[in-house]
Order: sequence, then C-alpha cells, then structure tokens
Amino acid sequence: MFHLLEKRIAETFASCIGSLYGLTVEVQTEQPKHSSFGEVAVPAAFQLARQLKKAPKAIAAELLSAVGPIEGVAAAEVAGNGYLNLRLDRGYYGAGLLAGESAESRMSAEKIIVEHTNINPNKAAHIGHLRNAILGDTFVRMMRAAGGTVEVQNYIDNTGVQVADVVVAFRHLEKRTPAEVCALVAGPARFDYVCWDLYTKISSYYEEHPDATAWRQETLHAIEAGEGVEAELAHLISDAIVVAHLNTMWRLNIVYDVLPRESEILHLKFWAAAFELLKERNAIYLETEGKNKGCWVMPGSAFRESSGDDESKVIVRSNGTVTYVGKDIAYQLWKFGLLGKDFYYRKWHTYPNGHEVWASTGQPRNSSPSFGHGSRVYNVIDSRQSYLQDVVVAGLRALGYEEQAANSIHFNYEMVALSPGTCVELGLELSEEDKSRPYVEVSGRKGLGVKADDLIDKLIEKALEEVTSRHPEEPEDARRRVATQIAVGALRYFMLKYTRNSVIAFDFAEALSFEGETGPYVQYAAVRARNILRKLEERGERLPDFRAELAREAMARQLAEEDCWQLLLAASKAGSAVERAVRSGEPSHVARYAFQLAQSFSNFYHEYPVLSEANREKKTFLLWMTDYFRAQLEHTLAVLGIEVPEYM
RNA sequence: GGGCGCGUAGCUCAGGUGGAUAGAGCAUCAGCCUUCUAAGCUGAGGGCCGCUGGUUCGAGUCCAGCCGCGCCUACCA
Repeated sequence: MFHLLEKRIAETFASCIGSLYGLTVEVQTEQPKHSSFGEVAVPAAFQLARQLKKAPKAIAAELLSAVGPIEGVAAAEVAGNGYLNLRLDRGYYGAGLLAGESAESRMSAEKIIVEHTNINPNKAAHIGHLRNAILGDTFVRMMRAAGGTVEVQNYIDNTGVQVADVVVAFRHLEKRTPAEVCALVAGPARFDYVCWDLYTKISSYYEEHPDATAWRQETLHAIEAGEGVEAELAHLISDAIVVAHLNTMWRLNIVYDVLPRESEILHLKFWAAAFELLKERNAIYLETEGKNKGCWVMPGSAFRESSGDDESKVIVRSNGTVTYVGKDIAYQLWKFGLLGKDFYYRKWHTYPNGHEVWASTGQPRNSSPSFGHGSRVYNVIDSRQSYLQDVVVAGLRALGYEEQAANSIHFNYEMVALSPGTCVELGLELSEEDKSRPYVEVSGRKGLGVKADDLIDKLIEKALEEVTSRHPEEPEDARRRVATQIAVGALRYFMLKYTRNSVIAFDFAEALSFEGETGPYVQYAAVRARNILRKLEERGERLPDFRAELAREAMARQLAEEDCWQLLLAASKAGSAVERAVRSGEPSHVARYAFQLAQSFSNFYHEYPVLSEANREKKTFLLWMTDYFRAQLEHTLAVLGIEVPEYM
C-alpha cells in the first residue's frame, strides 16, 4: 500500500514536471526526517534547481501549485529549502490496507539460481558456513516473497583436496577399511565431528611430514578415476557428511532443491566440454615458459584491469588435472544452460515437510526434474574468493557470453571470525600475535572454530532454561519445541543483522542474547499479538467483521490520533522494506525492518489496552491493528526464516 | 607492491541515488509488573562520523592524498 502511493506520487510529479518544464526526470520519494513533516517527501526541486537555474524553494512552490490532487494524498506543502512534504489521507490509507491493496510485485518471471552453502563434505559445518547458508536462504526467501522464481543449488565438492585429506587420514593414520568407516558412519559417535578432528590431525601431520602429501596426490588421482579403496572411501565419507550438513541446515529451516556434485562434473565430462570451448575461443592458452610452464592458463588481463604477466591464473595444472576454478567455469556454464550437457538426477532426500532435494548422478534415469537453465545466477561465496569469482566470470566473457557474465553475481559477504574472548572460552590456545588482534580467523585445518550444531545446541539449552522458568507447567516436548524455535530465531537474526560487508567477530555473549535487537525480541512481539487475539476468544468474544465495521470514516477518526497513525504506517511498510532489500541485495535491511516493526508493536502493546477498551469502534479498530501487526510480523519473520513460537 | 573492504557513542553496528536536529542495540544511571506475558516499556548521559584538502547552495555520504586495520594476490578451495 505504501509502495503503491509512493509510486503514484512519483509518477504524478514526473508528469507535472514534464508539462511544466518539458523535462523528463525520474522523481524520487523519500521519508521525511521527522514524522511531523508528513509521510512522503519529494526532493525533486533540488534535482531541478541546477538545470533550471532557480532556487529549489521557488521550483517547489511552482510544482505545488501546478500539481493537481493526488488520490490518497490529503495535503502538500513546501518545507525547508525546497522539500515538498506530503501528508497521506489517513482514512483512505487505512481502508486501503483493510481491503488488502498493494502494489503488484515487479519481479520478472525469469528463473533465478542461487547457489549457497557449498561446504566441503569432509567435516562438520561451522559458524562461517552458517552465515553463508542463512544469508543465501534468506535472500531466496526475499526474492520469492517479491514474486521471483528461484532454484536453490548446493554444490558438493566431493572429489576435492579436503575430502581426499580425510580419506588419507582414515587410510594411513587410522588404518581403517571402508567397511570399518561404514560402521563408524552408522555408529553412535557423530561422524562429522570425528572427521573434524581427523582433518585437523592430517593437516598437522602434513606439516610435520611434507612427504606425506604424496598420499594426497595418489588419493586425488584415484578419486578422479573413480577407482580403488580411495574412491570408495571418498564417496562414503562425502555422502555421510552431506547428510550431516543437510540435517544441520534443516534445523535452521534451510532446504535445497538440487545438489550438483563435482563427481558428475568429472564423469559426465562437463570439464572436457568446457575445456574444448575455452581452447577453441582462445580464452586460455598453454604456457610455454616461466613458473607456469606446461599449464593452461587464463591471462590476467581477462579478469584484472591492470595486470602484469605473472598474474595469469592456472586452469589446468602441468600434470593435466583441472583446478577448482576450471570446474567452476564448467558449472557456471551449465547453470545458464550454455554447456550443451546436463546431469541426471536421483532423489537424495525428502524433508519432513515433504520438500524433495535431488542430487546429480552419472546414470541416466527414467524421469527426473529439470534443473539449471537460469537467466540470473547468484553465487553466495565469501569475499575472500572474489578473485576466483572474477576468473569464472572472465571465462564466460572470454567465451562471448557477455549477457550471462553480467548476470553472474558474486553475492559476497565478509567472513565470520572469532573474538579473542570466545577463543579463550573455547579453550583454544592463541599466539601472542592473535591475542592483540580484533578477531581471529576460523581455520578448519587447525580445528579453530565453533561447530554449527554445538552452537545450536547451546542456544537451545539456554532458551530452554528461559522457557522453563516462565512456563514450568508446560510439557517438556512443547518447551523444547519452543526453545528450538527461539534458538533458531536468535541465530538466524544474529547472522542477518550485520550488513554483508561487515566482518562478524563471533562472540558467544552476543550470539546467545535474547534481548534488544535480536530474533527473540521480534518473535516475542508476534507472540504477544497472537495472545491478545487468543485471549479475546477465551473471553467468549469473536473477532469483529472489520470490513463491515471499519468504514473509511471510522478509520479516519481513529487514525487522527498521531500515535496510532505512526504505528500503522510503520507496520504497513513490510512490502516496501522487502522490495528495497531485494533491490539492494541486502538481507540485513529486512532484519532491521523486522526489529523496527516489533518495536512499533511493543509501543502499541503498552500504549493501548486492546481488550479492555470500552468504546466499541475504538476496540474494533485496535483489534484490527493487532491483527494487522500480527500478519505483518509473521510475514516478515517468515521472510527471515524465523518461526513464531506458541508461547514465550 | 597490486586488488578488494573497513574506520561513526565505552562496546557491537545502522546510516537508498549527497539534503532538514547523525541513529539503534548492549553497557551505565533513574523510573515502570493487582492490568492483553517485564525476553517488555519510559527517560537520562554519552559523538573533531580516522586525518587533510577538494567538488557545491549543502558532505558521515562524492573525489584525491595520507594514517590505521583486515582479507586476497597458490600448479588449495
């Protein structure tokens, strides 16, 4: 509704400027600094001042007298140095909200692909992975809420170095056979945690025994050839870890549509096809001298504006194996349907809610869904990999796919590091150098990090204490369910409240907080809104027929009260908040709006005792406000992937 | 060395395309539970927006140069 009016106001002024000055301009609207200035400000006079060589104030006055009445706008005035401040017709606005009017979503029908999570399937997920998955999942929810068609991909690098290292650890350090590893997967110990420790173990073993990296090389070759014990182990390990990762993410309400796997990229010759294309169109060349002699490289000039010769990127190593970036180029081509090849799929898993996730397979199947063929692709990958993403895009461009290169978006974000205090809390030893830093980088190799499931468990336990202290009479399973929803709300909000390019120095105290600007604060507001409506029914009353009882005049009467009007106005902006967040690609905007919305409701809650209101019209109006707030809170929380508990 | 990012209240962070008196949360201090749940509400204090210069009617925001910090710059990903 708010968005609709903004649009109407902008268009009206644009045509007014057109007929008055013969200029075509896109009129912007903004929110006045203070609510007393009205609801919508038009700063168009400032834009025009330079072109017309007139004072903004004079232009604003001319516009004001020339523009006719605008539907839904009650008054307009010139303010400040040349602002046009508009006041909305409150009765009109309230009636419009009640009727459910809103601007139609503007997202086109094109298919969008979002790739996120992409955790190496060789160990448990940690908090850095959580930021990736939560950002990606929320961005998907935002676009879907705005009417977009989105496919979620989670790429599985099941043939890479990291998996190979854990294979080496099982074979050479632990002396385990595939059958034994199989038993371990089925056993009581968490397999992803076992691998977490093993990965640390093999990494430090390599440091002490540099010759041992030969094991890694032979393992990589065996995996790539798909032969031997190594390949068997690799599949066993990576499949089991993928199951663990999917379970972890499911706890956070994150699901995927398809899992494209690197093993199929290899076996279905995706890379071979891409390699031919790259050679054919001279995107890469065989280096004949220097440190990269014998490698196929992409010249640095393709992906860096100013670069020396030494900045070229190796795509195929001198031993003939392809780097990750090479495979990524093939994968990116496939996402756009440009490779001329496709995966086969098998159903990997059906989630408890019925959603299905499919995985790539090398064997033809009778029937399976179709994936890929997107027209826009978002890769949710942290900022440290910007360089690699530039190479991938340069690959597309070098092949002549300008449009797809432009539609390949690196949805980047800064890393999650650990605050020194949290490191101490975890019992991790820090070097003197690290102690003086503002934060310490997570390292899988060093085992330096907070495991995702440990954090979730910790949050649930803390939430459970709080829930139990407030509702000791509730059954245990219900309390645990509520505590889980609160924990997930806290975690998702924590990961979303920061803008993407802010480094998060993870701190337990902050992450475990349920007060102030947190997920539970927003959930609490939604729960309270529901409580009012529930209490109404418990008293034997019913929700009035709002449309019948709240005519425009009644709305206008009730909304004449400034506080009510401001609260309703804030609540009505959910749609524009999401729309703006999608446009700027910034999920934190939605999180912040959710918090503001909850704050507004908290104010409303304290200011207006709804159920005890004696005046019939006023009570009906307050009930409608409550129900409207509830709907907006629930909708916004859903976009954030946060559930509303039964009670708090 | 080069590329990217950051520097705003004691701490953690917001600040659409330059605009009206720079905002939240936490922490501190002072109040508010017989009432629809205090995971809440109200109020107070707290700021050379890293520094210097430039662009202009106007700069936290744009440009240049410094200073400090982080990440990247592998035949790892």
